[in-house]
Amino acid sequence: MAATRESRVRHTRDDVLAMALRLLRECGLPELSMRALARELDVQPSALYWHFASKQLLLAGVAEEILSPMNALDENADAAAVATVFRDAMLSVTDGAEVVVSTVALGLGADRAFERLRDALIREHHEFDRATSIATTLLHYCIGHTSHEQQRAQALRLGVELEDSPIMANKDSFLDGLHRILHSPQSSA
Amino acid sequence: MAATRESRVRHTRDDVLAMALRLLRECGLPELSMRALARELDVQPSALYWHFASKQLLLAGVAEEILSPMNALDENADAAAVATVFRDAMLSVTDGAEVVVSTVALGLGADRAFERLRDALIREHHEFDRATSIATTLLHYCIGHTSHEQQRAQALRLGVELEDSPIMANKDSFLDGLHRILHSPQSSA
DNA sequence: ACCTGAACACCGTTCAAGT
DNA sequence: ACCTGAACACCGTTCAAGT
Repeated sequence: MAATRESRVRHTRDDVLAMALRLLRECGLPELSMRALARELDVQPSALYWHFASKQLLLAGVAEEILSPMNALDENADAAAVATVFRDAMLSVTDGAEVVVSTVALGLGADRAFERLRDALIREHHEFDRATSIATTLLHYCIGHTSHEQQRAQALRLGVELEDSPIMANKDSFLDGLHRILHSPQSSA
Repeated sequence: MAATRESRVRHTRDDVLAMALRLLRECGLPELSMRALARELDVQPSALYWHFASKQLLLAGVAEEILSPMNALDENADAAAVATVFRDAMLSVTDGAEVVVSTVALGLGADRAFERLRDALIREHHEFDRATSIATTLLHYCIGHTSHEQQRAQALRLGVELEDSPIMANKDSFLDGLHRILHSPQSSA
């Protein structure tokens, strides 16, 4: 009866990544299982392991996709703009911050963001060591703030009843902390 | 043949929490499954649902345990000391930061840390709004930095080969960012 | 008040084998 | 180069029933 429909398509690494990102956007990280991803690609789960050695490495690929706006960044953007693009990129995908967090430690996701941040600071006439220090602080701040903000927003969307907390995490509080760090005085040592 | 060994013990909520913390310390978050926890307590997995409505709420309980040093804090501790205790508490347990991160958004874990931080800042003669703003920034920074640091340390311990990244996360870089935020000038708006 | 036993609907990963 | 099929060793959660 011959291959029905589009059944005999073969996929590239990028196809897999694109579908993973789609699943993430539409359903969130808990639904992004290797098995669900395989189902969506009309393939056996084991097929994914030809493209990625593990789920962790697949997620690292997804994190890079999420942070791809960091590549298309204006050369002259200032540090505040870079940080804002970083935050926006993570917020643009369901559980984006969590995916990025799970890969920073591997040195796979956030390095470009860090470099963009540091370069912007150097352009703003900070010396190298100071730019490095501020960029490091900024990066950790952005990740902490944004993951909090996104988790809270999504818990609300899922109807989880939250204790109301005095800790704010929205655009205003983000900018507030951002400027606080940017306007800190020289070195601390 | 009568109940063998100590088989007929019944557990309290605190017993379960204590064992969860032990499992976390010894094995890490991936090994802390409801089923493994039940096995360790010599109980059916379903028994845990008498004590906690879900794994998420169990982890919230674990997060509170992890952050309990925030309760025993010297009344006169300054903000830098409070932040350091916060970091140390998370670092003292395998995957501690990740557990805390997963519960901040629920308003269940980090609130006390925030209040301690804000109170310390008020004691240091900042007005309320400024203390709130700095404490919020600090909290997100501490969480971002510490989760990065811990993830990296543990990946190394597991022998995962890491790309070497320019982003530092150790005690020195923590203190550096900490002081940067603490010494930031007035409000930014 | 605390737990059992059985079931439901899932996971990530490996590996020989196929085309 | 890309995938199948089957298997292994797991998950969280529910629920009627027991003591």
